Amino acid sequence: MQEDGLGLRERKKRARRDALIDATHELVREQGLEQVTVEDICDRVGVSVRTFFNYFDSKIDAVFGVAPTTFDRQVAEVYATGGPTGDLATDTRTLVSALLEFPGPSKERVGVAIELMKVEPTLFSRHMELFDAIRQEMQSVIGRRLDRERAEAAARPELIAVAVFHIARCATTLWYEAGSAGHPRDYIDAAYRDLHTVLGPQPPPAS
Amino acid sequence: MQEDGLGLRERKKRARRDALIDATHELVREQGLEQVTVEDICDRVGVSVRTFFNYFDSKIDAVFGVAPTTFDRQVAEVYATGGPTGDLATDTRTLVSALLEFPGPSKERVGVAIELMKVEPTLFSRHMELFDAIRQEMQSVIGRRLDRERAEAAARPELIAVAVFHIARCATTLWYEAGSAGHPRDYIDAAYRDLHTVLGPQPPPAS
DNA sequence: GCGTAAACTTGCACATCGTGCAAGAAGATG
DNA sequence: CATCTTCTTGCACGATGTGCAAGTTTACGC
Repeated sequence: MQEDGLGLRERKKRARRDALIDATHELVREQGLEQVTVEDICDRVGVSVRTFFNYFDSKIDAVFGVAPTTFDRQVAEVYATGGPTGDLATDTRTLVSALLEFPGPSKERVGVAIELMKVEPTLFSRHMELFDAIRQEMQSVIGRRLDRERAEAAARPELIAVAVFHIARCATTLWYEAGSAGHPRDYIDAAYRDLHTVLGPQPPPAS
Repeated sequence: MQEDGLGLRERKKRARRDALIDATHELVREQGLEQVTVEDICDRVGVSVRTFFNYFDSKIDAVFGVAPTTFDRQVAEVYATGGPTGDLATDTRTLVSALLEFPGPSKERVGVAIELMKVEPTLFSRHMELFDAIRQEMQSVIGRRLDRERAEAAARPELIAVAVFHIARCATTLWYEAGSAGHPRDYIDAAYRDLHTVLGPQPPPAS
């Protein structure tokens, strides 16, 4: 056993995983996303393609450097039961924070992903794909709260979950563009303001 | 030459394309999206897999019944040059309308897609994928307008384009859930209201 | 109606991504 | 050190998607 109680195995796994992500980033930068094959990536790191898929579910997972992720169960449970404040918008904002607080890729890795997304537009929807599992969980949580509150609109859970994702994403981008100081959650207000600017005033109630 | 000036060729192409879409829908309903192969679809219609890909870029395109699409060039140009009203939020709303006005799948096909998305959650991000091309065009248009107005936020074009997409999507869902009478654009206000409910009041200006 | 050209289908080969399986190799443990 | 556990790897294969060219089906002009 060594530093942090990690055995040689675990240390090697982490290093290999990092190497695969780094190689993916280099190659995508050099050649473009569609031109880079999984085999290319593995050649550069010196592992087999079969091993690559032991680490990542897909090639795109390596681009984003994803680790299994979800969001805070406790936050979710509080939200589903009408908390923490009882105000939907305010409480939804805690979902945004929760998403941003959850351990994810490092600062550097986030920066790389953001830069790659600028030159590889298709990565945008791929990012949404990564969000699919969390979105479904989140929609379930949101649905429970809305059922409890007997809200009527069926589209709502999806819209809320999507808004959470995009606000979180926007906040992260703003944070990165501002130099990566502090934390993405510091930019949630700015993301909300951006969205309000786009939306304008609320339409009058339905007749 | 026959009805509508369409030759036998064109009529057969349309029928074949419709048949492929219908077969895709049936099979996905019966077996689930991931279980249905392109070969299954082609077997049901009686064409080769190679032909399938003459009609659709991907299997998912057949699920959504997509046709090449974009949005109104004239609307885009007006928006990019600061119009039609000069107010960003109001003008962005014309983008939503433009997206909903553009010829797309039939009413029935939209309904099928919405229903399939309920049982196949992964279709959500696939829908985003289909939006990728339009989104890039739209972001370009939005970027031109913002440059013209010297707006600072770099994330804005993407956020606006995404908001347009989701508002349009929400309006369509609300329209469908309300029985498909009228037109999805009749539900834009409702979609905006939903989003406002989620967002709550605008945060104070940055200090 | 016929000959020719254009458009389309299809078979084939192949690339790439992703998955299951099992043998062999590398750590961990007592 | 022996044994067990974990992981890598090679292999085979399925599914999606792409290029190419032969064969078939329409369209067109005479």
